[in-house]
Amino acid sequence: MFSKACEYGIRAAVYIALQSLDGRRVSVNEIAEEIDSPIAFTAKILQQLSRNNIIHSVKGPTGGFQIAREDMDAVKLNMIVKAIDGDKIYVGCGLGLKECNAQKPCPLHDKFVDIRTDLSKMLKSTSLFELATGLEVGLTYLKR
Amino acid sequence: MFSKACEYGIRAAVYIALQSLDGRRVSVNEIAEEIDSPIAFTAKILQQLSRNNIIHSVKGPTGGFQIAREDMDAVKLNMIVKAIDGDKIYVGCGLGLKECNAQKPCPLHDKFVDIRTDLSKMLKSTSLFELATGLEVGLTYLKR
DNA sequence: CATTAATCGGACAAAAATGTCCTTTATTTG
DNA sequence: CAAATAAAGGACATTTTTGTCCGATTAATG
Repeated sequence: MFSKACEYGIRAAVYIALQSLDGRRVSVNEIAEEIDSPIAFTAKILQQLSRNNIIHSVKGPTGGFQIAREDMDAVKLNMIVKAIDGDKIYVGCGLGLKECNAQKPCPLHDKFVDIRTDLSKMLKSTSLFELATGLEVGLTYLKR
Repeated sequence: MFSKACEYGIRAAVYIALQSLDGRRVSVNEIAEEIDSPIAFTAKILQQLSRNNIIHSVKGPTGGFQIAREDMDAVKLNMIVKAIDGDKIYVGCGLGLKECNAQKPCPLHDKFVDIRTDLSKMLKSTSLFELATGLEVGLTYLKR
């Protein structure tokens, strides 16, 4: 469904949000440790998220990554997915046809559109804050 | 969503079914031409489908691939997906966690399960025959 | 102002997915 | 039985994704 990069990206963003709720800024090393991901690869992904203004980065000692409380509400999952995987999840034919649309649909078109609409709605309506608070109260987990 | 191999596999299977409805047995070359896919790669995928008894192959002159009318009803999309991509679409965490389940869910678990259940239902309930007949009456397309 | 701690960014490496080529095997047909 | 045809299968090539390494840049702190 999502690429590895995107999986790490979402997990990292949720972890950063969780720590930001406590006013903590976190380093790549800590993030990779806590979400169980490869450090250098995670760093690349965080750069992407930072360039897309999804998370905020600070260089130098005491630096790291953080997310402002308001941004946790504004940032929805679809923004993270788009920043990392592009829009291939939302666009394009389920069977790989170049020109597949309502006028000239592939055999799976309608059924596929239904599924993808649901997925799209879910990603557009799920905020980082929502995911971070689930973690905070111990309902969900990020590791293993 | 699906791998390229799986996309080609589904398209090929639907095309074989369509031709089998007319009693025609088709070669890899014709299939690849008609579904616009790389020939040799398509041949590999057809081998997989054949080994999994999803399509029937016949060697030698006048040989090729075909699907019996009864099998078009019996073969559902999920069988093709499973034969080619395995069960990674059905199993495993949306965020890539190794142990993610109702007891120890990732932050996206519930929402992800919903989407995947829908996808799974769709694949399990869609037969090759259904897709082939849509093609036959000119409602859908397999190329471009 | 030197040291240190952190991200940034580019080059490289490894693994997986996609795709090609060529030989072997089975089968039909003249 | 020989020739031709088509799938089967193995080895190899290319591309994409995943992952690593290291020097450059930025900023805090003694």
